[in-house]
Amino acid sequence: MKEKNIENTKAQMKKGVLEYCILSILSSGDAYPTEIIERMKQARLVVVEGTLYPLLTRLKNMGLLSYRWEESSSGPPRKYYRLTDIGEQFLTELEKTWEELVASVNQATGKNEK
Amino acid sequence: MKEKNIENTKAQMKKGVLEYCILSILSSGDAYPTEIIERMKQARLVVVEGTLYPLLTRLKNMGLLSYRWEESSSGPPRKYYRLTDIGEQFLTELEKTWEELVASVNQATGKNEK
DNA sequence: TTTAGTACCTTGTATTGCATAGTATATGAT
DNA sequence: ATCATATACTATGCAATACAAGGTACTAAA
Repeated sequence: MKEKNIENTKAQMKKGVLEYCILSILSSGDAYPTEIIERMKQARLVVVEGTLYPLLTRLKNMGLLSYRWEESSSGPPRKYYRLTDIGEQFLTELEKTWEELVASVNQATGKNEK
Repeated sequence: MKEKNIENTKAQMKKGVLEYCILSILSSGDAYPTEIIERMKQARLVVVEGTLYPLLTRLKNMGLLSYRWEESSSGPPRKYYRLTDIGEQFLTELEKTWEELVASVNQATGKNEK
């Protein structure tokens, strides 16, 4: 049952962080959801579809992303997402927010030497 | 309205992280809520009462914390929280979880140098 | 025709941080 | 004595988000 608590905490700690990672990944080039999931997995960040799709829709509705359809020779068409100018600005703020959080946590937990 | 989005993200990013910070703070000695809030503020981590009190109760119910009442000469009695043995073990796992997350985010966002 | 693989979408749930409001104790000013 | 202020703890309702589970649809190979 302790494992369950840690697993829950892992999910909680991802909140807000995933959107930062996704915008950052898209800042280096357009990508479609399955590709994004793959990139995240390479960074040992598990994101499932039920999380990613609503998140991408939200970011698009916020004007941070746009998308276009592109045919695939090996299945259904892919939805390629692209970072907008507003998205780029927001990414800059997210980066600052994340780094401030890391600095704060390091200080609060006494790991501010490095 | 962009400011509101960032403020929301800041709140989201705290999820799961606050319990780690609190357990860590208590690992260096017992403390009562107002004192914890003060310590967090020094690390530039804003935590309000409506967040902290339910959180402490939850951690106590999980067996990670215990508490004792102590009289104060300048107001109502204080509830001093203390980290239990189980809490100490859990803190170790939280520390690992947090560091893995930071490493993952650094990699996903391309800041894995250093 | 069926099976497998790829890709996208939707709904409901649980957790958690926050806003807001409230209760109670001790001290100091009127 | 009474009222205001500061300290300290508690309770309720809301909003946001990651996840589980299930579903639709297109392509290619058996």
